[in-house]
Amino acid sequence: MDLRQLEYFLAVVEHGGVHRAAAALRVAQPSLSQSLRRLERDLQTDLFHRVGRGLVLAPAGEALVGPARQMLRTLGSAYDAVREVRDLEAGRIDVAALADLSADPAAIWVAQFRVANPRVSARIEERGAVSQVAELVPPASARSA
Amino acid sequence: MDLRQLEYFLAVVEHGGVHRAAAALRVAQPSLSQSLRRLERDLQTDLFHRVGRGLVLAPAGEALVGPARQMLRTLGSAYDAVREVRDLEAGRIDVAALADLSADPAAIWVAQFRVANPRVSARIEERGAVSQVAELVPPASARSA
DNA sequence: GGCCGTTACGGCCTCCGTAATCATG
DNA sequence: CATGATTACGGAGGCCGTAACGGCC
Repeated sequence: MDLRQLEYFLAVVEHGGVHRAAAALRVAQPSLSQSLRRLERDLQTDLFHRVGRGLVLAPAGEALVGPARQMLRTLGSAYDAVREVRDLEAGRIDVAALADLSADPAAIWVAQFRVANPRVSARIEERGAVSQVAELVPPASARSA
Repeated sequence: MDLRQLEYFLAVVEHGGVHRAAAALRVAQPSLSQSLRRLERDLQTDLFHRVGRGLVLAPAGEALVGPARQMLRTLGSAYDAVREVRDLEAGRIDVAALADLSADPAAIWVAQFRVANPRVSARIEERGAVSQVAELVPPASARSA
């Protein structure tokens, strides 16, 4: 079973025919017809009764409508959730470095980073020894993500 | 986005690595690796941080776990719902026929049907004229499915 | 060197479109 | 005939496996 097949299946159900559904989806009719066939083959049952030159939902098709709608809704929310964290990606980043590093390379890197990620605030901590730098990062148990 | 990609993604998350997930899914490691890459390309963001020789969830990956689980759950329920109506397919069927038809062919057809579909009860109504047969089928507004 | 993840490549299947066929009103 | 659904067929892309490569312990 494939999400695209479910999308096409629902389009056929809602538009009441392959022809209208294909026009709404901007695809060719044979593509929809083949997709339905594959879906029916996968489910080992007919989803529509072929009556005359039209289609009417078979019992198995009715059983599929609900789950199919829910899956496509969840699909949309999945894209939304990912897009949100991808686009916003806001937060704060702390850069700890030894003093001599912070002078030349680190400051430039941070500057470039801030230009590239304007929604993230950056801060530099200077320390003289490696052990002091290490103390600045909290233990794993206290980190969130 | 593809349901198979989501299944693989969740397997990697839950088993904590491509190697273990591939073993659990009985597929080759490169297939999983490619699947993850394609999913990340589709979503235009990294789902994991590649740290050392392991993978840890990136923010976008965390956002995807919930919807992915829900979609796979719904996928299972969709298969179940379809299988139920396909296998059981219980109900009642009424056969209306003219008297001379009910004698020879119809009775044999019904008998064969009952052998093939033991969960469906069948009944034969005999009538003398076509108009009387037609009266037995309720109007479309009264039919359920 | 061993382990784990990632390309590289070849085969198979799915998906789509165009063209042709069939059935129905 | 006109409409709508279904095959026939060729090309593009996805998925999987085997083989080869790269990077940490």
